Amino acid sequence: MTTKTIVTPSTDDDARPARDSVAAALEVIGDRWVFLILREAFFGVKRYDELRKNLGASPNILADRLKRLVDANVLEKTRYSDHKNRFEYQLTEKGLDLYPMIVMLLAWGDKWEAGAAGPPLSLIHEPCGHILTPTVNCSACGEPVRAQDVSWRANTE
Amino acid sequence: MTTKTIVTPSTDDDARPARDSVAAALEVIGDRWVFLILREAFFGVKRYDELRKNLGASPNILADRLKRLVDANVLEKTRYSDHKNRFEYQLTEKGLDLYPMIVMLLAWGDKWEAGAAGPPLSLIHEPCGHILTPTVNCSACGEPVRAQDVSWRANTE
DNA sequence: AATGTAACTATTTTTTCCATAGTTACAAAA
DNA sequence: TTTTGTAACTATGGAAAAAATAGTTACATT
Repeated sequence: MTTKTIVTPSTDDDARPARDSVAAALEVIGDRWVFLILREAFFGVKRYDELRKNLGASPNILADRLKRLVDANVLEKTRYSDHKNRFEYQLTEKGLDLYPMIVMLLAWGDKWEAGAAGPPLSLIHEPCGHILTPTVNCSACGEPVRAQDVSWRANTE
Repeated sequence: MTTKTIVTPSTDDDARPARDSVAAALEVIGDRWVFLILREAFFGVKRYDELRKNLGASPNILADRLKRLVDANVLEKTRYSDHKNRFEYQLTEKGLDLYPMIVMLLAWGDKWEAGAAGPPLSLIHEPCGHILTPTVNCSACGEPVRAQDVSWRANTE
């Protein structure tokens, strides 16, 4: 069984699958509006109208993306009043599990795209009270993950 | 100074900036092709032709996205031969720093979108030798980050 | 001289986006 | 009880972007 290190060039096309889990994930959330809807969801924004106000998305686009996310089981549509057409979109377990990804995206933006004024908002990790600087670690050894430390293996059946 | 917990509803519109670092990051990488190009880059694929073959993107689209990424300083375009038109696109430090985000996206796809056959490929963390299961941790206390443990604060000047 | 390769550009067709207007179902105010 | 308001959309037409295809450039190889 061979492995290939990431970031170094692979000279032969060694069985890497054309469609991996990055592609699979992007089929669900690979859209700017979807990312922004998820960001809003993590900030507690759940309703169509509030999303419209905060995102400035066109009503048809927002409706389409919400429907996709509900179909993909990332959001759940529930009624919040006895009113007929009053719905909330809540993160499912699958949706909540996107939080680490969004947090890393935000951290990258803070580091590389914030202007002279610094990041427009800070996250605070309540259990320890510090400003959150998130890192990605290997759950087996606890060490931070760097691209050059990772190799890959195709899972063929 | 007030803080607001994430995921719980925010009843008042308490000064959260409309454009945060998630939006800023998405202005650079908020496109499906860009994500896929970055994935390829992390697997060592650097050349236009190989990207074309692996991604199946139209030539104009691929050229456009590569240009954007070079302009944004995520990729660097360098000549790899004395040939006039032979270029490679290499990840800059800014680009390499996107690896944690991509890894979390892949992990999410593995967990929620892999079929019965399981993930099409596994990543291996070379320093410890285990299959990589990445987690996002607070760098201050080392604990895994969960959405419900994080609050936020707007940075106004 | 002809064919091949890498990295594109140009053009046309198709798709998607987006702004605007309109709809539904109710609630509250005039 | 007509009007105004609110929430959550749907429908429509023009604009922008994407995708497919063909063509270009600069060289190297057969």
